[in-house]
Amino acid sequence: MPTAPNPPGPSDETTAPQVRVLLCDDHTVVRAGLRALLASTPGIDVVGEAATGDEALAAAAKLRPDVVLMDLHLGAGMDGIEATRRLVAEVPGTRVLVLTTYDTDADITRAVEAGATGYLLKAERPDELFAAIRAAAEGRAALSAPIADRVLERMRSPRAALTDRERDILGQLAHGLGNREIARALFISEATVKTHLVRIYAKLGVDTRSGAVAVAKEQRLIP
Amino acid sequence: MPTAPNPPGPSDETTAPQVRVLLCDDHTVVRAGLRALLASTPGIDVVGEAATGDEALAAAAKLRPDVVLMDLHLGAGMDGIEATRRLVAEVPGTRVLVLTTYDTDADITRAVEAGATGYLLKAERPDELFAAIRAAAEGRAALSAPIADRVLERMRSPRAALTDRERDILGQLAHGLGNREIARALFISEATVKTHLVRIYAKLGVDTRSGAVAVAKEQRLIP
DNA sequence: CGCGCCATCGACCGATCGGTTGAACGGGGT
DNA sequence: ACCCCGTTCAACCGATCGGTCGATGGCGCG
Repeated sequence: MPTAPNPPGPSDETTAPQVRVLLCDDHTVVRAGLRALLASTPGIDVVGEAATGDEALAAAAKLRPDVVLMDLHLGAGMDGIEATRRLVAEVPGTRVLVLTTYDTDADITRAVEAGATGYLLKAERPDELFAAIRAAAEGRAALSAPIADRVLERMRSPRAALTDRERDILGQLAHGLGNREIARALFISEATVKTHLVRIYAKLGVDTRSGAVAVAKEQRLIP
Repeated sequence: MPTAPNPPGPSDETTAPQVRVLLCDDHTVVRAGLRALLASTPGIDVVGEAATGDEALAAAAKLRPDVVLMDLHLGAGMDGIEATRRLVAEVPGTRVLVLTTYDTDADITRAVEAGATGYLLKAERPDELFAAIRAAAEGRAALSAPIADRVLERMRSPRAALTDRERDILGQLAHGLGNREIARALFISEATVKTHLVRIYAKLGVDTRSGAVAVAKEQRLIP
């Protein structure tokens, strides 16, 4: 770390140099707004902008920011999830902080699975954002309160982790097939189908096939 | 077979060169049966077989058949609908003729939406199949009688014209509720719920609640 | 005023589902 | 080598669903 002539923060962490941030959002006005907001924030430096996933990858590779502020919806082309996945894979040392307007379970879990360090909503208070950026720069998880609630809820019922076979069953289920038909389609016995279904119910937090289909469609577990 | 290359015949079958057909069915015996059946049919040439959607895509890209005979249920992996969708998208000039044992409204409409040129049942008479293959090769629609009936029926009742109440029921259904719970939630009797469900099934072309949820989610009939 | 459509309810039946317990096998990881 | 996990299967039971009769009342429409 070179000598950092940063303004003396009233807080104790004078150690923090400058957090270098890359903005990624397809809306120009949003990027401009964030840039203005962060410009007046000591300790945070916006070093670049990107409007698409590809631009974000290129810019991150070149600029090596500490944190990428990533919107999930980037219009056409690569979405924020995919961009996040590739960023964490291809640009080590850079943390991705998802900043979006959507808070669906599906988006949150997919972002986390993609390797996002944090996730917060654009509706959050600015100082929440500042804190999250600093946290992300240090590799600490940064989830805003409503997001944290959902994540914890999700943790309580360890859903998601469907096995390949369970996904097969779910796929047939979404076609409205009965247990016997699913069994025949997958060349297994009806008993096995029922066994899988019970596990699927547990993982998805439901207790009926209709509920399973609904959750599966919602979380894009099924095409 | 005479390799007569006479292009413009007035109206005889001498005009038809040879219709090149690719079979796609996960059951080996079915493929063998079709191959044998079609081998003895003048004007039709089976140029390849595929047991899965992936195989069908690869084979079609290589062989460039005029018609792909596609079963809808291909066991695990990509189903016939998805395979059809990708075939019409990725292998231009090749027509997909769905040949299956199922005749549910959902399957038919999904197949047609996926771009199938025709749809007929395995229970059909062989000459129906021959005619359908030749029709498909020329790009003409080929629907066997029972299928045509259903399609017309569907056309008569234009959209999935669900009533408000039926949409209510569907919404509760998508939460995985049972009939009794739906009844309580909407302040009606269980019997009424069942009545609505029967109508919903008819309109959506399914016969199970899971199927109804799947179709409803697909067509965005419910949030 | 009929006529059709929608919504409501009741009763019945067989088929299917949801849930449980118990068991077996093979592959991966420590 | 051991154990966990995924996958497979069997048998059983009560609850629920799917399908089918039938019936009533309200509502708009020509």
